[in-house]
Amino acid sequence: MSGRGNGEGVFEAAAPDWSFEDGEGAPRPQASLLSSAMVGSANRGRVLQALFDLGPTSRAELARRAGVNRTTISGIVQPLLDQQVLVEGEPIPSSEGGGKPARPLWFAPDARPICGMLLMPDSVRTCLVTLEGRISAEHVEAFGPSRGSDAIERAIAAATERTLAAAHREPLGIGVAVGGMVDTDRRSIIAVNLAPAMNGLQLGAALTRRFGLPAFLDHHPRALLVGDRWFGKGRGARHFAAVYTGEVLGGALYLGGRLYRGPSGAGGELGHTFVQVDGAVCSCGRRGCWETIATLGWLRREAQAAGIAEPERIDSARLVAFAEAGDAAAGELLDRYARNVAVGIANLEQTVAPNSYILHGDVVGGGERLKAAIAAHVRRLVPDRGTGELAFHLGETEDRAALLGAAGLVLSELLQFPL
Amino acid sequence: MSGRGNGEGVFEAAAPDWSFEDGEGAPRPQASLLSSAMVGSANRGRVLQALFDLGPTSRAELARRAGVNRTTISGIVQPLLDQQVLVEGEPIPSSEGGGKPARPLWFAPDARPICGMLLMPDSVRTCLVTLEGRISAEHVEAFGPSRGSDAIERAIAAATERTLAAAHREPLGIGVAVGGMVDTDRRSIIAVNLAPAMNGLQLGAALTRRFGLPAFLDHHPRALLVGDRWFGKGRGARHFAAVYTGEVLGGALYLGGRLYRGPSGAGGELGHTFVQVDGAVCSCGRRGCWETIATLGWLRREAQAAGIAEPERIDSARLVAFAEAGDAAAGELLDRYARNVAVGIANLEQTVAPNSYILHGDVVGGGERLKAAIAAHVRRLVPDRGTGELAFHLGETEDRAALLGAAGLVLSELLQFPL
DNA sequence: CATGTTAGTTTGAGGCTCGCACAAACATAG
DNA sequence: CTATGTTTGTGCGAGCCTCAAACTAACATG
Repeated sequence: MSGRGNGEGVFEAAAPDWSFEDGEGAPRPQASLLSSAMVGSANRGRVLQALFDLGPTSRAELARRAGVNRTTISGIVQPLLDQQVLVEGEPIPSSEGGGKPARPLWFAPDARPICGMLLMPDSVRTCLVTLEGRISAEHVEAFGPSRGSDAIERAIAAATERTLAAAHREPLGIGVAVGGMVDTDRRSIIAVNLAPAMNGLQLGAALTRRFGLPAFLDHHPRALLVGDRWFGKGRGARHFAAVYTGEVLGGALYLGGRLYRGPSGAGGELGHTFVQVDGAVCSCGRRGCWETIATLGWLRREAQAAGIAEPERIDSARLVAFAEAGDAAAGELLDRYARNVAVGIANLEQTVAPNSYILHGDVVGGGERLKAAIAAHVRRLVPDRGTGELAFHLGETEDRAALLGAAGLVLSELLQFPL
Repeated sequence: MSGRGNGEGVFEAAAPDWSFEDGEGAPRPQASLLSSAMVGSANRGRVLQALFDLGPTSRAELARRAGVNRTTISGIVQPLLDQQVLVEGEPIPSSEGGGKPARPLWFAPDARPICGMLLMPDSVRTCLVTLEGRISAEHVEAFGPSRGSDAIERAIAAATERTLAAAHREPLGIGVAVGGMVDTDRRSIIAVNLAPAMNGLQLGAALTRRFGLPAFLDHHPRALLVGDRWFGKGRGARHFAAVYTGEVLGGALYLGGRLYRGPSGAGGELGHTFVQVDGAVCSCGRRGCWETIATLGWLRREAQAAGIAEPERIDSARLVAFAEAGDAAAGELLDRYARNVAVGIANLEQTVAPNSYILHGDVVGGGERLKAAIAAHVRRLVPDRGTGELAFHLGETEDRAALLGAAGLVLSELLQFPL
C-alpha cells in the first residue's frame, strides 16, 4: 500500500533551515545543485501550493494542471493522506460521458494550524489560523506605558502561550508581522519606531527556543502581501504588489511566482522613495518622500486647509462619505489623494511591472470609489506598453489581513522550497 | 568510458522553447513539476555558470563550492568534455601537503561563439563573442535616411550574414539588444522611438527562420545588465542593478540570482518614474519624470544657464574635465547632476535593494570622480538599515557593453534553466 | 449487456545524485 | 629509496524520483 518512503518529513523541506538552534543565518550553500530528495520536496511543495490555489482538486486534475503523469501525483499525495495532512472528499459525479468519479483532495479539517502574530509598537496580537484561513484563539496584550524590554517579551510570551494552548494539534510554526524593520535572514528585529526596546530583539530564535516551533519574521507590508498570496486576492498570481497606506507607507512584491526579499530582507520601503525632490520635509529628515504626500498626515493637513469638518479625524472612509454626500471640497481632495497614492504605484509599475496591486490600510476604508480613483490615476501615469492591463484590489481589514499574513509567512517558508 | 547518456543536448535546456517555429509565447506549463531530466539540465547549467564565474576550476573544487559529491561533477562534466565544450587544462601542481594535481576545466578555446547584435534607431551592429568575452567580426550597417521597413530588415540580414560567415563553428545563438521597447516573450519589438518602421517587428522569429539559430531580444538596459552579469562586474553577484544614463534613462535588475523580467519583459523603465511631481514636462508628456533631471538634456540646459563653455557639447566627461581644471560652476553642476542621478538610484534601492549598482552610458565618461559623487549622494539619500554596504561600479564603454550584453542574453537563456 | 470514458494503482525502466571503495599522482619524513 | 599521508578523479551499487504502459474500478450510454 501507500508510501514510497518519502513521507517522513511531510510539510518539511529537505533541509529545513529553521531547525538550526541559533538565530544565525542559515549556512545554505551558495548555488547548490539539485538532488533527487530536493526534487521530491520541491514537487511536494508545488503540489500543495497548487491545491491551495485551486481548492479541492482530484489527483487527475492536479496532474493535468502540472503537466505531469497521474502516477506522479499519486506518489506525492499518498504519504500526505497517510499522515492525515490531506483527506479525500466525497466523490464528484462524473460529468457527461461517464467515467469514474473523481475524489477531490483537500487539507484535513483538523490539519495542524499556524500561529500568527502581529507585533506593533504598543501591543502584540496572536491567533491560530487554519489552512483555510479561519482565525481563532485571538489574544491581545498591551505593553503598558513603560515598554521596557522585559515587559514586551513577557507580553509576547503570554499571548503566545494562551493562543498555543488552544491548538488541538501542534502548529506548523509561528509567523510574525512586525511593525518595523526586520532582518528576515537572522529572524530578528532591526528597529521599531516608538518602541526602541525592541531594537535588535532576536525574536525568531527566542520563540523557537521557548515554544519549540519554527518561527519566521517579516515586516508588516510583506506579511500583508503573503497573506494575500495565500488567503486573498493574490492567490495563484505570478506577479503582484501589496501597497499599504496609512500613517506610513509600505509595500512588498511578489515577482515571478515568488516572494521577493532583498538582501537581509530589504526592499519594499516605498514610503521613503522620492517623488518630490526638494519637497516637504519627511519624518525621516529627507525631503520629498512619497510619505509626505500620500499618508494620513498629508490628508489631515490638506483637509484642514480645504475647510473640511473635523480635519484631524479625516481618513479615507470619512472623506469618501463626505464626497458622496456632495461635498465638493472633499471630492476634490479625494482626487488629489488618489493621485498622490497613484504616483508611487506608477513608479512601482515602471520599475518592476507587477501589473496587479492589492491595496491595504487606510485606503481600504475608501472602498470601491477610492480604488477606482487610484486606478484611473495610475493608468494615466503609466505609459502604455500595449501588453496587459493593470488590476487593482482591496485587501482585508487591517488586523485580519496582518494576522493572515503572519500565518502566511510560515506557509511561504514551508512550501516555497529554495530552488 | 564517458557519458552516462545525458550528453546529447549539451548546452540545451530540457525543453528549449526557442525551438518553436512561430514567434508565439512558449506554452510552458504554469507551475510544472521537476523531473530527473530537468534536474540534469539545471545542474549542468549551474555547473557551467559556476565555471564561468570562477574561471578555470577543477572538478573537486567545483564539487566543494556546490556542496555536492565529486562523482556528481564528474558525471556532469564528462559529456561536456567528450563534446569538446570543455577541455582539461594543464595540471596545477598540488600545494603544500601533496596530493594529486588538479586538472582545471575551462571552455574549449574553439567553443561555439555567440552572435551579438545591437539594434539602434539608425543602425545595426553585429559581432561574434567568445565565451571569454572577446569580440570579433564586427559589422555595422546604417539604415539610410528613409528607414523603411525593408531597408532595415535588409541591413540587419546583411550585417548578420557577414558576421556569421566569420564563425568557425556554429554560434550558440543570436542575442539582440534593442534601443526600444521589446516583448521578450514574443521575441518581438514593441516600439522604437525615431524608427517607427521597427514597431511590431517579429525579429526573433525572423532571425531564427533565416539563420536557423535561436534568437533572443531584450531592450538595451537589460542587455547591459546581462553583459555585466556574464562578462563584467556583476559576475557571480546575487543582486545588482544596471543603470543607463545619457539622452534617456533606463535600468535593469538582477534579483536573487536571476535576471528579472516582468510580464512580457516589462520592468526597468526607470526613466519615467516620478521624482518631481508636477515638475518639468518630459518627452513622454508627463511631468517630473526622472528623465527630466538626470539626462544629458537637463545637463546641457543647466550648463547653458551656468555659463559653461559650449553647453551644447557638454557631457559627463567634459564636465568632469572642467571641474578638475578648477571651474567652480562646473564643479557645482557636477554635484547637482550626481545628486539627480542618485535620486533615482536611491528610489531603486528603497524599492528592491539590489545593494550593488553598475553605471552605464554617459556617466562612464565621468570616471571615478563622478561615480564617487553619485555614490556619496545615494548613501546620503538612503536610510541606513545597518545591513550591508552599497557598491558602485562603472560599466564598459558603450558599444562594447551593449554587444557583450546582447551575447549574454543567449547565455542567460541557455544556462538559466526555468526553475 | 457491451462499449466507451475517466480515475486511480501497480510495475518496471530510466535519470540523477550519493556514499563507498579504489587507482593515480603528488609531497614529506625517515 | 621506501613508507605514509593527501588530494584528484573514477567505477559501482543504492536510493529517490518521474514516466510510460498496463490494469482495475466506477461511472455513463445505447
